[in-house]
This record gives sequence, structure tokens and C-alpha cells, in this order.
Amino acid sequence: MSGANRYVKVAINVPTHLLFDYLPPLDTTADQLPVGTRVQVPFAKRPQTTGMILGHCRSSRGRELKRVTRLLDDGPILTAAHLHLLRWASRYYHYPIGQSVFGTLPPILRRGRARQQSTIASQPKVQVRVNGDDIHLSEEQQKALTAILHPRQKWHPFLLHGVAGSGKTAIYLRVIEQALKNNRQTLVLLPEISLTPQTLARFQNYFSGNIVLMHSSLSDRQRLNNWLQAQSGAADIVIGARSAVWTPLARPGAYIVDEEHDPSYKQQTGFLYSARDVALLRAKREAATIVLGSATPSLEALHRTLDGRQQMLTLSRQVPASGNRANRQLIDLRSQNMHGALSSRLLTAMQKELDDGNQVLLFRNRRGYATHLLCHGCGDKVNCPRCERPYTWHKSRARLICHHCDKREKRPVRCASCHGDTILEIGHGTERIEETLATLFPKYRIIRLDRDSARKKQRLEELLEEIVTGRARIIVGTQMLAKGHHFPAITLSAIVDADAGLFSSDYRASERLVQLLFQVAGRSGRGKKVGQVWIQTYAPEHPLLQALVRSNYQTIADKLLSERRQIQLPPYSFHALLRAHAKEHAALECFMDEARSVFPETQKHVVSLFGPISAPIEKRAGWYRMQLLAQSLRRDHLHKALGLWLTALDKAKSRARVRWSIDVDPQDMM
DNA sequence: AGCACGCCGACT
DNA sequence: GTCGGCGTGCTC
Repeated sequence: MSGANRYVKVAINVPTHLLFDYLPPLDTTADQLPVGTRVQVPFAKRPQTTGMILGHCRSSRGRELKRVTRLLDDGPILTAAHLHLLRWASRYYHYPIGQSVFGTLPPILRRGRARQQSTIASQPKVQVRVNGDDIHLSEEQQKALTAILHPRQKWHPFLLHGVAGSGKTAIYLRVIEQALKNNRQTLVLLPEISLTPQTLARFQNYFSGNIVLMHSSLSDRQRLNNWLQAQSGAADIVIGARSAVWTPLARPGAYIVDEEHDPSYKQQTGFLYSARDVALLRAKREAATIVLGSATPSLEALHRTLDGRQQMLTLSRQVPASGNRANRQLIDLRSQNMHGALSSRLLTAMQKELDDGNQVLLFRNRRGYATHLLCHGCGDKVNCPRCERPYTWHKSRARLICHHCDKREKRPVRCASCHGDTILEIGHGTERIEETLATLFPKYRIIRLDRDSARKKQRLEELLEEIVTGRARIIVGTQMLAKGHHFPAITLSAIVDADAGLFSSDYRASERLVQLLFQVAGRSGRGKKVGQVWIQTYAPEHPLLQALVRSNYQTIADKLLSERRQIQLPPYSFHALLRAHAKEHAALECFMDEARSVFPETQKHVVSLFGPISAPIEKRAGWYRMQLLAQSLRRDHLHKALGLWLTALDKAKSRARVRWSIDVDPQDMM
């Protein structure tokens, strides 16, 4: 039966929400070109542009329609269901459709190159090995697994709450195993694939089937091959980082999002999606099993369990010392004897653990040597000229580095304003703490783990190896330390400076601090050695710190949630953030004022605006930055407003020389 | 995103 | 006079 459609609607990788109408090639009808097929089309002044067919139409508003040059695929490379997901994401995150489609394809397909036939036979049978580690589930784990495999409702997401070593991975393996038995695929998301070779090893040890990786450090060819295997159904398990959430699956069965609270699931540039949220939506549409795991669940996840949209399954620690909570203590830094950033009290506690043959871990969320340089003569700081913020002094590299824009400079001999020659090094980054430790504990091997010391993956693995084997006795590092690893020989962890998380302008800072503390605590202790966590602070009376030493994660998180509810912050309301930056401050202010004034009148009673205000980092790489927050108690109201607002912003008179973007569900306000 | 067009400053 | 800098607008 011949269709009546005369044109195809084509998505092109350009920043517009429009689809472009084309005539089919001369010997073809529009209806013979299925949705999801890539085509080559003349576009703008370019004779050969890659596009993808997303629909058909009978009539078109375009005047002189051009013709599709040729088909790039012999059939659709994306299913209608997958395109549906992409169109939803494009609308939800207000990101151009063509960029959403092409930005989530493997680079080779994005460029219009041919899809190559995969040489792997489709659907090989996966053997489950019995050996990795054969899984003996505790009663608690068995209960959790049963709940997941036999949900009370047709579709229900699960939050698996358990600390490192509580046996989350065993549950994941059994969920995947069940999917395999049903001949279904599983997609496993991890916050940072480079940090988790152990996870892959464990999977490979347990399943001898076809496991593929999906992350950005694979070669283009490898990425395409793995993508094709997932899409054709030849791969049984796909393990990947954030972007892997866009991998099409022929026979989806289960989704696993490990460390679901991790902020790296939210993309920070361009297409600002949350891989965790996209995974939830995919699972819901496909009625697939989904398990979100974390020792420190996000407040969003806890909120979903409170109102019954999600079921929480809690695993307690499985080791012999089970029930023994890590011993948490505050160190009041006021009038403490200090050795650099470290108090005598902390050093004494460290010495004891080291004497007993244990490892200690110090956490400091600033790399570099000194957090800033200060002129002793006039008090001026040495600032990055582009960001107007202090440079960080990196001693071993002998460079000042701006942590906001990465500008590098040599250290000045004299102060630029008063020409004084006494420049003081203020503040202690990981590099300086390492130096302090080297003088205090010359006998012990010290390892620093941050983006400077572990620039290459290989080096990172070497450093981790030294920690795991116990050769390194003292470890100092940044956030990197708090992710994914379990170091059983560490019996003492310390947060060198907790105060930054207490007094931030970002309302999520307190959630992040609590998560950090419990993640750090979770790295340490096993068997009879119970971990202790020390927190250095100048504000020991702060209620959050008081709670941190007294309560468990759940109790503190519940309290944070009730605070969010009282002031109606997410997850009790919904946010979209308009960010703008410009070279001239006046142009920026003018645009932001207009942005506020063109906000749709009809939505003003259901959506509140806060701002415009300067961004917390007011200037970055020479650009002034401002933001305007839209908040609503209902997502649908917010989205209706955004649609109208963006149309008005496109036409704003003051938008010249201003760059702007919308962040739906922003994860930070920086 | 590209790519062209258009409007202001220092040059053979 | 015009070469080219970037800022702006459009693409079926």
C-alpha cells in the first residue's frame, strides 16, 4: 500500500529545534525511507551533510525543498522507541533535536561513515561461571534479591542502600544473571569507568559471556563495534559511564546505576542530561528492572522512596565487625597546635595507627601546594586576570594555575601592585600536605592521589596498586579517593577541612559534605579493624557536624530532606537555571533584566523567579557570568513556562554579545 | 555548527 | 580607497 507522504523530516546536527523537510531521492517515495535511517542531504551552503530521518509529512512550509542525495544506511540504525527517547530528552532538557540525536551516536556514525557489519554472531549464550567469588547471599541479600526479581507492582525501581563491602555487587550480579536467563541484556552505569577496573574484572570473572564497555576513552572503532553489539543484541552486558545511557539495546532487561548519588551522572556541558534520570525513564518505558545503588543515596532517591515511587532495600555491613559503626570525631582546630594543615591531635591518632601497621587516609578537596599567594607588603592576592580569582600555587610544577580556567603563569618575584618582594604561601592543598607529612613521617611511604599525581590512567592504577598491596602507608588525596574503592587496611581517615561544605552558597553543599564523609568512612576498616573518621573544623558546634558524628546517613539525610521541604527546594520543587555569560558586564546585566521581564505572564503565578544574580564564580576565563533561577512546585508548569520563555529569549533585543543556556534540574549553581 | 554577509579600523 | 576583524543570521 502506498503512503501519501511526500516529504521526509530530517534532523541535522545543528543548534535548532527545527526538523528540515526534504524530497526523497528521485526513484523513491518518502514512505520507503524509514525513521532512524541516516541520509546525506544538501544543507545551507554545504552540499553533503549527514542527517537522520525522524518523520514524514504530506505538506511542508519550506519553500524550495531540496532532495535527499542518498541513503547512508540500508535500514534504520535507531528504532522508533529509541528516537522517542531522544525526542523526549531533547524536549525535556531543551536541547536541539539534531544535536541530541547525533551527539549520542558513536563518533563514526555521527560523521556519516558507514555502519559496518558486526562480525560477532548474534546472541551467544552466556555461561555463568561458578567459582569470583561464588555468591553466597546472606539472608538480607536474599531478601533484597527476591524483592527485585519479584516486584509487587508491574514496574518498580529499587534503591539498594548499602556501604562498600555490604554486598551490593553480589546483588547486581544476580540481577544480571536473571536477565541473562530470560535472554535479556543489562546496562550497567558506573560514575567513572576509569576508576573501576575491579568491577569489570569481577563481572568478567563471573560471566563468561559477551560484556562490552562503553566510554569515551575507547577508540572510535571500538566504540562503534561495542555499540553495534549492544544494538544488535550480540552483547549481553554493557558497562559504561554517563554517555553509555544512550546505548540502544535490542532486548533490554535490566538497568543498574551504581553510586547513583554521584554528580558525574549529570553532564556539565552541552547536552545537560542526567544519565541516572534517563536510565530511570528508559527502564520505565521498557518495563525493565532497575536498581540504583549507593551507600549515600541522593536526596532525590530518598524522596522517591518516601512517597512510594521506589522501594528501598538496605544492606548492612557483612564483615565480622558488623554493626560497629566507624568511630567519627570532630577536631576543634581553634587553638590547636598546627603542623601546616594538620593538628597535633590528628597526628597523634595517625601515629598510633601507623605504629600498629595500619594505613591512614587524608582527604583534602584542593589539589596544588598553596591555595593562594599573598603579598606581605600590601595584602594583595596573586589573581588570574581572566577570572579575578586567586591562582593556586603548584610547587612541583613551579606554576601558578587557575583552577577555574586553567591559565598558567610563572610565579612573580615581586608584587604587581606594591613591588614588595615578600610573597606568602597561604592555604594547604594536597601537594603541601604531602610535603608536611614527609617531614613528620619520614619512615613511611606516602602517596598523593589527585588529578596532578595521577594524570594518566596507568599511573593511577600503579598508585592504587600501592595502596591495595599496603606498600603505601599514608594516602593524601582529593575527591578521586572517595570514589568506588575499598581499602581494607585503612583504619583512620580524616577530612582535613570540612568548613568549605558548611558555608557554601550552594544549597546542595551540605548534602555533598555528608555524602563525602560517609563515602570516606566507607573506604576504611574491615574485619576486626574498625575504621575511625576524624573531621577537622573551626566550627565544631555547627549542627550538621554535630549530626555527622552522632547519626547515621539515613537520619542526617532525612533531616536535610525535611529542611528542603520546609523551604521548598528540590526534590520538593523543580528548578531550571538560565545561565548567561558575556565579555561586557553591562550587556550581560541588560540581557538578564530583559530575560526576567519577558518571562511568560501567564506562568508567573505558578513559577517563581530568583535573580538575576551573579554566578558564584562571577567571572571565568574573561567572561562575566550571571544566572536566573526558575522554580515551580510542578514540573509541567515549569516546562510550559520554559517553552514560552525560550521563544521570547530567542527574540530578546539585548541578546547581542551574550551567550546563554538553560540547565534543567541543575546539580550545582557554579 | 559552519558559512556568508556586513559594518568599522590600519595598510599597500 | 580595500583587506580583514568579528558579530549576526540562516540553514528545508
